Amino acid sequence: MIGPPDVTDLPPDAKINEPRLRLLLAAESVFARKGFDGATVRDICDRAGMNIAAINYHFGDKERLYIETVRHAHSCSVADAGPALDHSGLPPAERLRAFIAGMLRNMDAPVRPESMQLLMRELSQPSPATISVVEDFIRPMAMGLFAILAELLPEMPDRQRLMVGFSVVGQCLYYRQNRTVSTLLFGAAAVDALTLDAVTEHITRFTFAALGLAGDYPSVVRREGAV
Amino acid sequence: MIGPPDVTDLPPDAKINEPRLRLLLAAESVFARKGFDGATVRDICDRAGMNIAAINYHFGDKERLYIETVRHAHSCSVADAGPALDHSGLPPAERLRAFIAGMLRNMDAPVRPESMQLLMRELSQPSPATISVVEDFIRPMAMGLFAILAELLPEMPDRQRLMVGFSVVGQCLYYRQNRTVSTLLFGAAAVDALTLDAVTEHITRFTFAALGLAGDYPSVVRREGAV
DNA sequence: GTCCGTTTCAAACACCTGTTGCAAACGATA
DNA sequence: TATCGTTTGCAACAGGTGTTTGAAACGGAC
Repeated sequence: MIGPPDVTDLPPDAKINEPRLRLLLAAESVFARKGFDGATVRDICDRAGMNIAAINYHFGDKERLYIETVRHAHSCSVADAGPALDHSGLPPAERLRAFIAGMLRNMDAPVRPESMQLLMRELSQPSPATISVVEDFIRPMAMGLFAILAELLPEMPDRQRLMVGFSVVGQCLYYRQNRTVSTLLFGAAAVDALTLDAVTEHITRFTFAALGLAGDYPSVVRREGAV
Repeated sequence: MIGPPDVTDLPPDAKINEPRLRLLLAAESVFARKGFDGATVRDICDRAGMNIAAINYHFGDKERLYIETVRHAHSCSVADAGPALDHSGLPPAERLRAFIAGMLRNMDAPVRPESMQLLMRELSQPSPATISVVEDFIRPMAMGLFAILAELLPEMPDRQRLMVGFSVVGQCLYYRQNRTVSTLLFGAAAVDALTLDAVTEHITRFTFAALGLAGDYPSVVRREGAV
C-alpha cells in the first residue's frame, strides 16, 4: 500500500535512489543481450545484487521496468551525444561531413555500449517504448540531417531529398546493424580493418561524389590509390 | 523409442510429411512475429491444427524446430530468388544495376513475406541458425556483388571496394530494416510514396554518380527536376 | 481380420515465469 | 531511545512454459 517513490521530482544528478539506478543498469545489460522476452527478472535482480521484489517495488512490473530502462538508456545516449560541437556556422557541406562523422562515431564507440545495443534492438523490433525513443533520440538527428540537406540541395524535390538522407543514414547504419553478418562473410580481420576513420572517409567521399560535390573532396575513383 | 522420421532422404518435392510441413509453416509465422523466446509451442501447434506432442515427435524440441524452420524458410527464399535473370553476359555496370534492382525487389515483395521477416530477424540477432543462413543465402549474393565490383573497379584496393559494396547494400537494406522508424519519423504517406521503382532508380543513380559512372546515367543534381 | 510401424491425442509432468504478502531491517527525526 | 515512513528479504503463489508419457487411432502388408 506504500507506493514506489515518485522519481519525476527528484534532483536529477543526485545519487538518490541508487538502488533504482542499479536496477536500471542491470536491466539495461540483460535486456540488451536477451531482449524483453528472453530476460528474466531474477537474472536482472541477481545482477543488481537485489531481491526479486525490488522490481515490483520500484517499477511495478517487468514491462514498466523495461520502458523505464529504454528511456533511461536513450536519455543517457542523448546526453552523451549532446555536447558535440556546434557546426551551425559552417557551410552545409561541412555540416554534412560532420554529421556523417558524428553519427559513425556515436555508433562505433558509444559512451555506454549496452545502451546503444538496447536502442538498436528497440529500433529493429518496435515495442511500446519505441515511440519515445524515436521522438526524443532519433528525430532530432533526422531533423538535423534534413536541415543540412535542405540547405545543400535546395532545388531537389522533397521525395528525392528524403531518399538521399536515407542513403546517407543507410550507409552509416550498415556497419552497426550488419557487423555480425559481415564478419561471418569476410572474416574478422577484414571487417576490423575498416576503422572508424576509414569508414568515415569512405562514406563522406561516396556521398559527396554522388551529390556532385566532388569538387570539395576527391572522388572515389579519380584518386585510385586513395586509402 | 520410435525416432522421428528422417527427412534427409525424402523426395524433396513430394507431399510426404505434410504435417511436418504444416508445423514448419506455422512455426515460421509465429517465430517471425514473436521471435524464439516470445513464441510458444502451443501457439505454433494450434496454428498448425496439431497437438503439442507433434513438435517433440517431429523435431525433438523447440530449438531444433526453430533451426529447421529457419533453414526451411531460407531454402524457400533461395529457391524463389534463384530463377532470377542471368546477366552474366552484360557489362558490369548493367549487372550492378540489375543487382540493386533485384535486391530491392526481393526484399520489397518476397514470395513468402514471413520467410523474409524471419530471415531478417535472424540476421539482426544472430542465433545458432544464423551461420547456415549466411553461408547458403547471403554469401552467394555477396559474392555476386563483389564479382561485379571487382570487374567494375579493378584498380581499387580491396578494402575500399569492400566499403563500396557495403554502401550499396547498406542503402538497400535501410528500407527493409528501418521502415518502421522512417514511418514514425516522416509518416506513412511519405514513406509509402517511396515506391520500389523510385527507390531503385535513386539508389542506382546515387551509386553510379558516387563511382564516377554518371556518364551512363544522369547525375542526381544535374537533372534537378528528375523524379 | 491380424499384425505392425507410424502418427496423433489427452493428460500430466517438472520447471520456470512474473508477481505478491508479510515480516524484518533500515534511516532519519524527535 | 522510540517512532515513523521507507526499503529490503524470504517465501510462496498462480499461471504458463517446454517436455514427456502411455494409450488410442491410423494405414498398409500379409
